[in-house]
Amino acid sequence: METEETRAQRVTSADVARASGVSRATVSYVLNDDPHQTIPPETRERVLKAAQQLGYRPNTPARILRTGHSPIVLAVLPFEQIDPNLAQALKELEASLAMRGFTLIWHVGLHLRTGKSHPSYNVTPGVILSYADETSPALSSFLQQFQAPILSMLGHSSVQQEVGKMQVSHLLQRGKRRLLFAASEREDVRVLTQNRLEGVRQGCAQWELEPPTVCVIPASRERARAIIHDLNLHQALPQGICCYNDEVAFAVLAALADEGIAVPDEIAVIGCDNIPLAQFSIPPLTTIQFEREQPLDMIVEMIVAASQGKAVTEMPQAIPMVVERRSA
Amino acid sequence: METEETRAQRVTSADVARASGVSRATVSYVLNDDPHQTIPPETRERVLKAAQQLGYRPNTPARILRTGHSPIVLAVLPFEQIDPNLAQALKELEASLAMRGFTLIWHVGLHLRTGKSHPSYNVTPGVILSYADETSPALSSFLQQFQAPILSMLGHSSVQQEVGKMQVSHLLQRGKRRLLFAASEREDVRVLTQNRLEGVRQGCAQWELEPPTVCVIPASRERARAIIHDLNLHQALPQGICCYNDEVAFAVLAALADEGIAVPDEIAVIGCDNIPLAQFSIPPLTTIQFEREQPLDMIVEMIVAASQGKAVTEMPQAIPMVVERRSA
DNA sequence: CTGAAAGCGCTTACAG
DNA sequence: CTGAAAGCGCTTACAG
Repeated sequence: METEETRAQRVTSADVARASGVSRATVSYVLNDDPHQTIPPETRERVLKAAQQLGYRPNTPARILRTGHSPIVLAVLPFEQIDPNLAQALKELEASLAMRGFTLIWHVGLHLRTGKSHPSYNVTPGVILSYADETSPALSSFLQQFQAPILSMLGHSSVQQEVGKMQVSHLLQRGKRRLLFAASEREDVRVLTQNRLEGVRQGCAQWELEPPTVCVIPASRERARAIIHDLNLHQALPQGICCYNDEVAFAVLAALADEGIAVPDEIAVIGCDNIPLAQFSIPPLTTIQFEREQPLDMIVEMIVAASQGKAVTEMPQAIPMVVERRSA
Repeated sequence: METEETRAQRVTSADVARASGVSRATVSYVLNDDPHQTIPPETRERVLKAAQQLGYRPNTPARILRTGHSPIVLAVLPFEQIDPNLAQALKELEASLAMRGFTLIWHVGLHLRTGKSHPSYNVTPGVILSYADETSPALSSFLQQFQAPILSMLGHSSVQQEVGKMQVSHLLQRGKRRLLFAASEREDVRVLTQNRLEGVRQGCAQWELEPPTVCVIPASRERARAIIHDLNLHQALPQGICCYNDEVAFAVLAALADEGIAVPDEIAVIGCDNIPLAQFSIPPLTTIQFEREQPLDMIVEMIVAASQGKAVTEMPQAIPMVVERRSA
């Protein structure tokens, strides 16, 4: 006994061909604007109208199977949390890619971090956008299974180091010379964290400050406070804290408030990412924001090129800029 | 002149068949554990090993084309921002679905809200998970094109109304009897906002409080403060503010701080969603959290059932619970 | 300029 | 128990 097949029968290119009195080949030529063919406007019109009326949508799996390449772009985001600004950028990228006939989809799988072998992934991307900050074996094997070009979107470590340097030099401009680096507990941003910390170290060296103290801020208010407390701040008060990102900065701000330490007078705090909530911290958070250096179109062109098998040299970099508010 | 085809040739089921000395049919039977066939263990073993050695992965488009159904589950999230807890829930769902052979992908397209006609979407889902809180024509036509079952994941409006009621009754327990509802500027959560507000109204009626004042909190610190200021709070101070969600609550907390109003003594504030940052507001945010009523497996079962064409009655509801911190 | 035909890689009745 | 064959819906040389 079969399940009743109630779903409407899909309309195929054969239906369109029949309705417009041409062959399936011609339908395909018209709908794909094949440059090798010269279709009389009258025929073209007829096919287009029939397709429209029947609500024809070409079957993607059939198309991918036949052409051997896929218009799907897979963004791989192996993070526990997703920065809202990154999400926004991806939405814009999706819209631009859509105008070129490509479809951007997100992969945010947990298995990328657990290291367990991945189950079969039932999507066939033609290009992969990797936002990973490090290449674990689990991630590599996941990405490689697709046999598609992999574009690394996170940019040079030098950009991340630049963030650290900018934090230091901003703090220094505010007269803060004894610095602390506040890292995140999160495992998924380890390399990013290391790069920003390295930038802070370089900044300190460059301006002849003492190397930064480093501490990890837990994702719990009580424990964050305890860490700040145990630093014995009254003994040798650091004057500025470079936070790995804005989430850590919120935790630091909370811990300092709980300890009764004034921001920015006693300790200045600077974050990174400029999340939408950053303006609502108490005091409002001074942070770093990434600006796109190149227009979105250029990134789209590179993705299209990669999908055509052309070697892509390097993705455009983002430029970090200070957003000054009250915390530093 | 053709682009050089450097990419390695894909290994197909024919390769596996050749390597293990059986037909493609047998390969398929073994790999799919076809219950209608009885394959001798020895043959089975041989096929499995060959597939393994060759690194064979069945071509998904071919499979979808042939079987006529797709193992892809499409989560449609027409929001400007994505609640981190929802993102987390989706990741868990993805992992569970993967164990059943389904692949969850996200669609977060901007076009869903602009109302512009959507470009062709090159993915063929077998089931759609809609997280939309209202059905615009743009969204409906986007969802309908797939001719796949659509599961509405946001639950009854009654659950959202329950949120509002819980906010009121928590505030009342704290002795706050004059209430304000703080809405978001965001267009994408209109219906959700209306439902939570309706709950607040019902709560006020039920406990014989005056109906809540309603105001919209802008996504800018200065303008948020101006709104709060213009309410002339010193004249008829509301005693509690029910916020649409935690983001709004952060803005409200900032505005109150800027106006020098003490939380929770003068005004208590309660949010909704319990985002990860909620514990780090000043003071820590009392809010509402959604707990899953049913185990994840049940949701997975319903999705699997829907993909097989079975009518799905209703998705399990989430249960709202108060998370008490210091702001109320 | 148009159509008949092959074939992408798979699954699945069907025959042996 | 196994294999030859058909066919999902499309695109694209190729012949006319």
